[in-house]
Amino acid sequence: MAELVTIQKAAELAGLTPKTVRFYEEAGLLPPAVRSDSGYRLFSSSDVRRLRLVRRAKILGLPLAEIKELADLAFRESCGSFEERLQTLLARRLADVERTIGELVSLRAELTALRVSLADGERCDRTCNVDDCEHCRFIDD
Amino acid sequence: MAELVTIQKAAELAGLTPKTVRFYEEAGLLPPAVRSDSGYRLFSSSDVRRLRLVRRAKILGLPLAEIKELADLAFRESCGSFEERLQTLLARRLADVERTIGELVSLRAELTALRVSLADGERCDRTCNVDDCEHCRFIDD
DNA sequence: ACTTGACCTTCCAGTTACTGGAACCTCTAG
DNA sequence: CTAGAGGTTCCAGTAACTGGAAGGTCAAGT
Repeated sequence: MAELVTIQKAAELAGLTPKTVRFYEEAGLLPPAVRSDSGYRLFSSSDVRRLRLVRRAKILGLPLAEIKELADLAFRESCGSFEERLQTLLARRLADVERTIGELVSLRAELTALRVSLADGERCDRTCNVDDCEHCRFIDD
Repeated sequence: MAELVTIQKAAELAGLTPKTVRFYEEAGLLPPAVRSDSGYRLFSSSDVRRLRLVRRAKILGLPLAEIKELADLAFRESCGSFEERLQTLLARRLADVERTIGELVSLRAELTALRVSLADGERCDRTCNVDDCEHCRFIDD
């Protein structure tokens, strides 16, 4: 437990940047770090472990508020309650990802169709400012 | 051209909220609206047309900076230059959407796998605070 | 001892695209 | 004349950082 590292090393070990680690501390995702005499933050292996958990959850796309909750469960309660809550949050996240994929697939189709119709269409040289420009179908639903 | 409407009506016609319309004016997406004697904004059919263009581009996921550029092309330059630029921006957007879909599909697989492995795993009642908790594989890459 | 350069610190501003709210003015109908 | 619906401005907050300024600290080299 004696190994303490400064912020850059801790950030590296967790796959984050020092800036982000400070931000996470400020946001309450980890408890305020121990300080050296000169005011440098010092991180234990447990701190790094917690940072890694945060990063892992972030990659999965969980919002920081939920990550904070999970980290508190993992480091203050039991693994069991942590994993239970994680299941719930991952289920929600999964549903969210599914929905977003669906939306993006629709959008992709729309973008593709629009590109084709633009490529096929004739061009005019007027401004769309006039109300009778037939070519600017883009504006209409 | 005589028909002028106040902000709520204009917003409705364009499928936006008054708040958003004010924000768009402030952001330069449309020129400052004409004002009534009492200071109310008044929108012409051309203004509404421009708002609709903005909304349409927003639905396609273009950033406001690009929408502004497009609106200026459409309402100050020719339809031709507008459509040319639109093609370019839509191509970029499409590539972006493709990439995001790919990322989300990977993420979906990861989330699904993790949920399964969590459901299968044993539970412990210790905190992950201790460095030797074998069950918290979640933290490790 | 001194300097250089790589760290560290705090604080403030900016990002994107709005949204909510406060405080206040105006218009229309009853 | 008053209520309510709509208009105005301005300020703050959102999510999750990132960039930059101004300044303190530390280890190595000269």
